[in-house]
Amino acid sequence: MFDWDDLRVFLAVARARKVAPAARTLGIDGTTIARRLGRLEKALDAQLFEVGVGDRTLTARGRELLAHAETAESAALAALEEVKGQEHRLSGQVRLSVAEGFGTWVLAPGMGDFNRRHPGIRLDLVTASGFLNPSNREADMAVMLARPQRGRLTVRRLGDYRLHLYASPAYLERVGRPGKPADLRDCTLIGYVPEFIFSPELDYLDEVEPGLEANLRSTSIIMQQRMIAEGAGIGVLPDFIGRRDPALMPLMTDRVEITRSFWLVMQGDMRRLARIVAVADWLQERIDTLKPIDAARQAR
Amino acid sequence: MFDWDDLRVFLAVARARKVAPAARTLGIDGTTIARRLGRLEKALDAQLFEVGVGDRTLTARGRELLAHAETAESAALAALEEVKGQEHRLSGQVRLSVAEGFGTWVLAPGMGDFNRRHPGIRLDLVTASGFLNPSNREADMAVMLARPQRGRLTVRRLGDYRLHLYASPAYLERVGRPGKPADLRDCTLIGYVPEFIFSPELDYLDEVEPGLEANLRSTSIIMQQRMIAEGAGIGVLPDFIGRRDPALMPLMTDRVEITRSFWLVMQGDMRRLARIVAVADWLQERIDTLKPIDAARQAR
DNA sequence: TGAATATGCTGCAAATTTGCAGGATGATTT
DNA sequence: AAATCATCCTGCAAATTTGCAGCATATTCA
Repeated sequence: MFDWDDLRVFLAVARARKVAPAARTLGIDGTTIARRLGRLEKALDAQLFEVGVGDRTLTARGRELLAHAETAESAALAALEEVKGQEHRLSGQVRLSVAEGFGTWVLAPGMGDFNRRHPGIRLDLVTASGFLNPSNREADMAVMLARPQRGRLTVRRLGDYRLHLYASPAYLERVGRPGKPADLRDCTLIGYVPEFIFSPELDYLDEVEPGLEANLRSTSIIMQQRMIAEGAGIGVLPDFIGRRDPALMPLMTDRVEITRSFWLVMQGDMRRLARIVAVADWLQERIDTLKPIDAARQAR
Repeated sequence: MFDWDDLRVFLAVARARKVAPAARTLGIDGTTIARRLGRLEKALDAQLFEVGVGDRTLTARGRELLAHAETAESAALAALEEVKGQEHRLSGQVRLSVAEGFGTWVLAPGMGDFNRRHPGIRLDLVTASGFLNPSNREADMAVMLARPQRGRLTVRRLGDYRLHLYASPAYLERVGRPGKPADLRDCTLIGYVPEFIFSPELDYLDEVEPGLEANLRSTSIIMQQRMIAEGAGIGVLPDFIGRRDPALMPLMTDRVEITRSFWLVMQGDMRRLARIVAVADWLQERIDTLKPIDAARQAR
C-alpha cells in the first residue's frame, strides 16, 4: 500500500500544475514534493504526469487517480472539520442515555432552553434499554436510576426523587380506594415486565408489599402511565410523572413512599470536556426543578 | 492538516481493537502504530480510543472519524486498483456476498462459465448473514433481496423474481390440495425463523395471508426447500428454486404470487474497476436466464 | 533577443521517524 | 494458584525523510 499522505501532495501538484507553487501552498519544500510524487508513481507503477517540460499535466492514469484522491481529500477534510478540537469547544454532539420517563417528563420540556443556551451542542436523547454500555460507547453520558458499580466510570448523584402509588379517580370510584398496602392484592396492578427489570431498584411493587405482582405490564413507564390514567388500575410512578398528570391521584402517600436517586454516569475521560460539563450542569438544574414538586406534595 | 497516512493505522487499530495485531497486519512495529496514533490524536485534538486497559474501543469522536477514514480508505483502495500497473486487466479477487438460495441455484451453476470467461478473476461467494457490512469490507459487492438505504453505496436493480407456494405431490395427496390462501391455516407451513428475518421483505407468509405463521422453520432457504420436497408441508419459495426441483409443485399460482427484486450493491469507488464490471455483467446475465423460467410458468 | 525570474534537480547535514530490546502489567491457561 | 503468553510503554541506535544551497534549464517580459 502506498502512503496515503502522498495523495495530498499529488492533489496539490495536480491543481497547481507545478511543483513549486504546490510546495508553497503545502508549506513543504519542493524537493520533498518531487520525491514523494516519485515515490507515489513508483508505488502505483504508473506515470501520473506528462514527462515533457513546462506545466505538469495529468496523464490518463493521473486523471483516474485524481478522482479517487479528491474523494479521499473530502473525507479527510470532513474528518478534520468534524473531529478537530471538539474537545474544547462548546459545540459538537453529546449523546445522553436516559430512562424513558425521565427523558419525557423532565428533560424534554427543557430541551428548548438548552438549545438556546448552547446552540452549538447537539444533544441527542437516546432511551436506555437498561444500562449504559460503556464498552460500546453507545452514549457519552447517562442518567441512570440505579448506581452502576462496575467499570471505570465516573458516577455522580444528581438528586433524589420519590415514587408513590397512583390511580385515576374513575378507577377508585369503580373499585374503591385501598386503605393499606395489603388491599392492593385485590386491585388491578400495573407495572414493569419482570423479565425486563434490569435492576432490583425498579421492582417497586415488591417493595410496596412483598409478593405483589402486576397484572398489566409494560416495559415502558409512559405506557404504564397511560394505562393508569385511563383507569385500568393502580401503579407506582415517580412523582415527576404522576404529579404532573391531572388525571392521576396519589394514594396512601403517608404509608407508601419510595425514594430513589438519579445517577449521572459518564466515561472518566469525558468529564472535563466543555460540552459535557454544560450538559451535566443543565441536568443538575433540571433535576433541581423537581424539588418544588416534592415540596408541594409534602405540604398537602 | 494531519498526515493522511495516519488514517490507515487508525483504521487498522479500530478493527483489530489492539495495537499489536494491527501492527502485524500492517507490517509496522507496534511502537510506531502507537506513536502515529498519538500524533493523530494530537493533530485532531481529540481522544479517539478509550484510555483504559484492555481492548482499544473507539470513543464517540473515534467513531465519527471512523466513518470518514473508511471513505478515505475505499478511495485509496480503488485508486490502487485502478491505477496500479496492470490496472485494466481482468484479474484479481472479487468477493461477492449473496443470499444462500440465490447463490446455490442461480450463481453456482454458472460459476464454471464465469471462470472460463475470466480465468484471471477469483470469484468468492460468501453467504450473507443479512446485509453487507461496508465498513469491514467483508465483501466487494453484494446481491441483496432488499434495497439498502443507508450508506454511501452504489445500488442497482438487477431484475425481478417471483415467489409462489410450493409443496410435494406426496404432501398434497396426503392432506389434500388447498384451494385458497385461507386453507393454509390448516396446513403445515414452512418458513423463516421470525427472529432472523432481517428485512420485512422476507416475511412472505404474512403477505400470502395475514397472520399466517410457519410451523417448521429454518433460517436456511435450502433447508426449507428440502423440507418441502420431503413432503413436510407447504412453503413459499422463489421460482428459481421451486421450478427447478421436479419434486416440487407450485400451488395457487393464479391467486398467490409475490414479486421481489434483486439489488446489486457495491462501494461507489469500485464501480468502474474492470473485474467488478465483469462480475456485474455476468450477474445480470445470470439473472436474465431466470426470465424463461418465469415465462414457462406463465405459459402453463 | 536578452535579462530577469522561476522551476526543478543533485549533494549534504539536520530532523524526524522507525524498529528493537527490556521490563511492567494484565489476560489466559494449566 | 502458578505459570505462560501477550500487550504495550520507555530509551537508544539505525534508517529514512526533509530542507537547504547551488546549479542547469525553462519561462516571461521588455
